[in-house]
Amino acid sequence: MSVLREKILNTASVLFQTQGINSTGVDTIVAEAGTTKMTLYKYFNSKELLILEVLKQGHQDFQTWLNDKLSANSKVPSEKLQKLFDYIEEWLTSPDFHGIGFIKASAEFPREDSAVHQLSTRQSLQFREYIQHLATEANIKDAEGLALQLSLLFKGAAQAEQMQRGSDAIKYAKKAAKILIDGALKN
Amino acid sequence: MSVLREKILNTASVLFQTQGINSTGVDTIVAEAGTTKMTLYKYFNSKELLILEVLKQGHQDFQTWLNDKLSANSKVPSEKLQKLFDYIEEWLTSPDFHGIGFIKASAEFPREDSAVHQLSTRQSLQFREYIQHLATEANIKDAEGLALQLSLLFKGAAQAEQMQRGSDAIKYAKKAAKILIDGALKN
DNA sequence: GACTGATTATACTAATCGGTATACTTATTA
DNA sequence: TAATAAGTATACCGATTAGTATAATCAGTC
Repeated sequence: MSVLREKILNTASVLFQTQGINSTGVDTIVAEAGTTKMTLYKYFNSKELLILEVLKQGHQDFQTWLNDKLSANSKVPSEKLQKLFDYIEEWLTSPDFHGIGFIKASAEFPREDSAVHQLSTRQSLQFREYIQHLATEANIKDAEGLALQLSLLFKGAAQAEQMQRGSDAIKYAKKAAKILIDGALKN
Repeated sequence: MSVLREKILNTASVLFQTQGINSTGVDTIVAEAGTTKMTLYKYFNSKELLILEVLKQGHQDFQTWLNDKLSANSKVPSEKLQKLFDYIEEWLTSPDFHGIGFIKASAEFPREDSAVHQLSTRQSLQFREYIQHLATEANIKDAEGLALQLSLLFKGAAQAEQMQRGSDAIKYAKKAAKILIDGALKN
């Protein structure tokens, strides 16, 4: 893949998160990326397609990073579940964290017929299903329910961190997650 | 207060939630409200001030509604805490619910020096402090921690409902809240 | 009936937006 | 050296944006 395409993608990702998607113009992106609009529109046919690509890459980066971490450092399935929020904390508090894409995108594109909104919803669901998969492997009875609850805590923590960086939200999200997971493992 | 001013305020509130704040132009608001830009700018000196007023009214509406419900239907302090998510569910699932303002506003105005972002953060904090007040009155030891956790669940549920109306998120948020509250009441 | 204040109607500005057209400059390669 | 492809530079388009100026219209009140 072209190095310029990636440069544009990364630049847009940062700008979207720090300034907002709708508030970031195409001219700003190309200026920051050190290229021109002609090149941007060669790789992305429209701003909407660029947004979709940014979302896809961001979500995939997060999912593979998380999955790699969990797979490398856990032996039994239940361990993955218990360490889940440790890595979520690591991700949310990392200095180059700029927010969870699909959370902000769904706020900026509330209309359900919007392609951006639809992709956001799909990614949110996909993340929940990943947690549900972990819960199922850990032999948890109501895996769907626990996954939904952990997903809520994750969204809440990400939202809190997005509002105010360095808040205690993640710490308490971890504690709450531990209570819910331990309770579910006993049944 | 002028009836026209309120009409503009309510119209803007609905449009902001359904179409997004930045995506809603002033012309659209006045057309939908059945008035003109001259009148709008007579009551609100700028679009930013209108946004701030919409946020203020929305937050106050929610806070007073919730507080009234809790005060009217609870006898002992701990009962308020236990019924909290019942009313949150009622609010989130009501047909004229259009999202929690400060959650979406903070996503559309991510810059910390933005007045809208700052107000959103303040309102989020204020809501958390309200829950903390309930927890303190119920003699809960780590009232701050519980309030933060319940606040996370609330944000997560609101965010989920905003992504996809009629999701099961609130049901499971209630269950999670009950577990956390019951656990905190025992200590 | 004349005055007053609130509201409307309409036209306008200056800036910004996403997107395109055209011409020029590189670097690679055959 | 000629040809091809990638990228740059720049100017432009039509639409939309927030906000303003001006004149007309309406209601009620003295």
